Amino acid sequence: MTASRPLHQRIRGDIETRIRSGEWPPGYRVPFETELMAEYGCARMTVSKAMSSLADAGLIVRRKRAGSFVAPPKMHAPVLNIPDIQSAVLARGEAYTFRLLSRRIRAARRNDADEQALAAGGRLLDLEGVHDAAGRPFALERRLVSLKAAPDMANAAFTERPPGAWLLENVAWTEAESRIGAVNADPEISRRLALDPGTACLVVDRKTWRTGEHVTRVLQIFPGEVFNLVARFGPDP
Amino acid sequence: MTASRPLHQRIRGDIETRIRSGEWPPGYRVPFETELMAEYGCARMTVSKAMSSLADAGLIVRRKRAGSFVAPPKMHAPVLNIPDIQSAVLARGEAYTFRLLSRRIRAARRNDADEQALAAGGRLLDLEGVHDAAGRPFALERRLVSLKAAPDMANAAFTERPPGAWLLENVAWTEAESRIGAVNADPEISRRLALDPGTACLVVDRKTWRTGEHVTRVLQIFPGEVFNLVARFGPDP
DNA sequence: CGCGCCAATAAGTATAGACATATTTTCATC
DNA sequence: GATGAAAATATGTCTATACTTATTGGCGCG
Repeated sequence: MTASRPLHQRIRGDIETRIRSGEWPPGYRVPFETELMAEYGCARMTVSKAMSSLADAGLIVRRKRAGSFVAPPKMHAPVLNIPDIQSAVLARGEAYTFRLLSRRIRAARRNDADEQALAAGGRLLDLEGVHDAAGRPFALERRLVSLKAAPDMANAAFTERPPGAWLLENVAWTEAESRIGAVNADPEISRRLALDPGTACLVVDRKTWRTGEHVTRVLQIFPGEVFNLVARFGPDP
Repeated sequence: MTASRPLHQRIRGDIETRIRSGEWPPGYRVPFETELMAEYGCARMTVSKAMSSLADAGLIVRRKRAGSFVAPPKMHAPVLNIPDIQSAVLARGEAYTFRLLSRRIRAARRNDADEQALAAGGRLLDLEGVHDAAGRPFALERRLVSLKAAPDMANAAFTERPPGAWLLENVAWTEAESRIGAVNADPEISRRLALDPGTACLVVDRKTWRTGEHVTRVLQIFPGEVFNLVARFGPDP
């Protein structure tokens, strides 16, 4: 009735526990593979699998000839899941709609290096819209899309899915950069989100690339006290 | 002169490229291990290593008897690295100091369920301080520590390292939850950070546990337009 | 037709051995 | 003593094989 997990997982877990508990502090040399083989009475490949997994997770550092060592502690590096807004709203059990406010096709501004890089010589699709949750404005979205990277988007209607979901389905990203900050609501933001002017808003500024080609840049603005980004990091069980 | 990477990495890379490019869309059945063995002329273990790695990364889903399938697209799930403030400041090449403003040992407030849970019957260390970068206030920190989980902290001086770094070295965490939002600077925040009242500030609210025991809760408040959290996600090379 | 059992299949775990590669230690030579 | 070549060693990669486990698809039975 042991219902035992695979051995390599058990080895990994045993070591991880000792690291997390502080029993093996950073810099401590964890036992050699040969020692662990003897301790658990198994083959080296099994031990190796456990150790590789720990190394992948950043818990240990492995050095040939020297051994494996508990990695220096890294301050919180939680995985922050920035979900798409539609899913987030639906997950709260609220009705979701996206209202397109404006849609223009234009050239990149000549004095804006970011826009020049995004357009890559082509034109830009300039979108603005509001995500509503339960009939009330929840997020303002300003998006620029490179028509060179996503030509089909010029004709897309965003009635079924918002631009973010459309891109996700049609142009898979390979690289993304998100920047999270806070701003005071300017007149337009406060009007669109029905907030008092000056209210603190959370801003997610995200650029995505596909194999080196810049695809889109989006600014999403949320009422800061109503919406929070949440990241959780811990053992999976 | 091939200087070739390990075969399992090459296999992994080949598959990943086809997934990211959209050639193999979500739901597509990736070739069986036996097929890949034949294609690359290698052993199953080698293919298996590549596939496990892809599964770990969430790019494919593996099902016994059925095969391995490209995972449904996940909206941006960038890894957001929330570094400790000291490192972040030093990385910018600026001088760093931490000024402790107040330090009290007190009981948990009776009407505050969060504080009750944190204290776990013991007492709380209540800290407030400011992180300075280049001699100017950079972040306001309000921290509660469970003295049951970290009794030694009652006597620690935070001249060498700020409380976060102290905890990191002395009480390794196993679980953390971060919540990121925006608030308008109240009078105390604006005074401590030398900002106009009402300025939008980025707030990181983090709780950490150690094997189920709640250790600390910290509120870090940054000038929202000056400091941004940045997350980058893409191929490693 | 539906139900449950069974066989086929693909992934999951593990072994024992071989050779490659990086790094440290040792030691001979200058 | 400094220097660099060689040996020792721990991890890294890979193979060939064997058995286990979960799932699925088919077959026979009521």
